[in-house]
Amino acid sequence: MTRTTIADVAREAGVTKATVSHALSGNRPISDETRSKVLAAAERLNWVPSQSARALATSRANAIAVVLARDPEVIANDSFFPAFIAGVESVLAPTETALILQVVPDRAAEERAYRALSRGRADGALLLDLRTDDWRVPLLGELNLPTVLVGAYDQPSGFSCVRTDDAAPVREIVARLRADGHERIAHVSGPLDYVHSKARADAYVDAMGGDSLLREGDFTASSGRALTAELLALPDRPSAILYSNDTMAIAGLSYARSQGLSVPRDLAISGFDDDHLSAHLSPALTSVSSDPAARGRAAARLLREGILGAEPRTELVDCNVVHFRESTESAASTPPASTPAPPEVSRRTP
Amino acid sequence: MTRTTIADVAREAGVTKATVSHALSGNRPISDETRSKVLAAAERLNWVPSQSARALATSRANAIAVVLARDPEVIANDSFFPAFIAGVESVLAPTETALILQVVPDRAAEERAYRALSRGRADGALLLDLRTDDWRVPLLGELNLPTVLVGAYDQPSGFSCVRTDDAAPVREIVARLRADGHERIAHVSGPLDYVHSKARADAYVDAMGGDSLLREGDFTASSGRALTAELLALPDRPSAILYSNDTMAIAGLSYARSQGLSVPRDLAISGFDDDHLSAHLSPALTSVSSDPAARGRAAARLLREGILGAEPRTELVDCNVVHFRESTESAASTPPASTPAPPEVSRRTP
DNA sequence: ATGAAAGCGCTAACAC
DNA sequence: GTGTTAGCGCTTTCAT
Repeated sequence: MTRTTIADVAREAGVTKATVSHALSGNRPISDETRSKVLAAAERLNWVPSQSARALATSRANAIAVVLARDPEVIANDSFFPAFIAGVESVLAPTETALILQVVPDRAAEERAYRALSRGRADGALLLDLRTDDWRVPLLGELNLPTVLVGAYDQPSGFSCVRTDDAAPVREIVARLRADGHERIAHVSGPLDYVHSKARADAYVDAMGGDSLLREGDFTASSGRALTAELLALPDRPSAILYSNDTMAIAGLSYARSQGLSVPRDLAISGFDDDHLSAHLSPALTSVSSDPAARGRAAARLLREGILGAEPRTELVDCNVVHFRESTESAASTPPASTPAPPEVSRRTP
Repeated sequence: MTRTTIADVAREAGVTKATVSHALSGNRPISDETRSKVLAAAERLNWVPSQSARALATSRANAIAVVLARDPEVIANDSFFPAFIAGVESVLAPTETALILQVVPDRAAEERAYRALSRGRADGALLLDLRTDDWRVPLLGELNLPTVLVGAYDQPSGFSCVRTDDAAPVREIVARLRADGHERIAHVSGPLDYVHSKARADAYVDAMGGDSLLREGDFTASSGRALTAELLALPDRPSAILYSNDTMAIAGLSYARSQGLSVPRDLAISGFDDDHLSAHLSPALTSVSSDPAARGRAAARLLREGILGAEPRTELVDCNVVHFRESTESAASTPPASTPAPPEVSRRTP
């Protein structure tokens, strides 16, 4: 059984291949009668055009790519990514465009991946986890692959960009903590070469005006724990810590409790990303939600435009919302009776 | 600037296209000298073979596909999926195989997607979220697309299958609750046409021996909440509820608390999937971890085999581990002093 | 061990 | 409005 091709459909419909092709693409006027004959024949033979043949003929892959150079552990625990992908898909789906996902172990593999993608596998790429002076930006420029940068990339790039304002929520949290009487406020950031980590850290330093206490983490639970330990061991230890994601915040929370500290009474804690479970922790975690799906939709739209030849443009998706919850509640801000400090299940060795 | 092709490389190396092709694929003996000349030329011109041309010539896409017919909300809150994908990628990456991800809104779109995939876009597919008598199984058979079923599919399929034993952890949890004195134990399942939901529900009913109290949810927080409300309103309400995922369990937990119940004192709760934050909730949630990455790796391996023409086979990945945590602790099993019931932030209207 | 040439299944000029 | 034909960039017989 040899698979059915456009030639079979043409024969079945009594027309030529060109007519079949145009009947489907609408790329040239076709009489209604011919079109329906063709459609009927295609239906009868259960024919679907071959993507690879079409891709070769048009140099269009009808696919876009996301290459991830992350550690599997980080991917598994990340609440941003799945929602972002869902957003991307929601605009891709109606256009029959596929999403190619590639996870690579190192930079050499990542570069190979982009080169291969640009040679017939994908029509464009979405760049996540941007770093300052990201080497991928010039590479993709050279490869001439339409690209959308997801994140606040500030160097010139010639690409479209989906940004969010990460500074505002940081300022808002710091201001609230200050108002609640916190003076010593620390920040556990993500890797500072990531533009979003950097933006948050800069906003924090700025808001603290010289009196900042910054530690650079890597978004993993273990770094959250280690850096919290470091901060709490300080002679003049902070009474509040802002973490750059929820995973680190929760690790920090666990550590603080293991030391017999009560959150938020002895230590106020806030996260970032608002994992769907964070509101259910106890104490519920103050965090910043940022609608990753909306960013995915914007990125996919911009990429489609770019592939179609539109000028690059930057879109600001403003979706950051701070959710103040129990983990930053102060005695001052709430009547103590209504929110008693959670009992400490002390894990200190007796 | 027209992109460089195999012909350019051949010219540069002073050989023919065929030689270039074979120098890279190793499909026929080549003198070491010629090969290195070719490789050098390719390197010099920064040439990477076109995937679409290669796909057309070999009818090999070098890609596999996962089609998801889920609601975006469910995708975003699912802890299984990202880890599973990371596992898949870890075996795909070294083979330069791409993963195509497609999210579709309805059955018609899903069927079209599979037809299109089988026509040159992908060499195989991974089937998730299996249902009993899943219509996709015969479709993929007819399309002749190598496929791996991820889940305990029991009908004949002719495909490879990655299974896990979901009954065992359910039995283990029920037994433990029984031993702790619970008599009225309910189960909030996922949709019962999913094979994994069904397997868990069957195991539950079986373990309860006639005295079961089953409600069918849909894995969303809202269904978890609604069904918990229903169960707690029963005259003879359960003292323990097993949920088929963590999201529903946590929604149930919140609801119970909102009603002034204490978990686990008044109601024991267990989840499934062991979200990475579940251990950090308060009370920490009893749940079942199942190493989705291991299943992803197994599925990808099996699919590669199948594409290469191997006979279908079933692999049992046994990775389910029950983590008993505070949410199912009974007074009997722990001295009350060491794990005081969490204080109720009562949300009842006064 | 290498070269020449015929496709893979489509699309897009170019005719008419 | 429809047919003819020449590619798209590879791989793979078939020769040599």
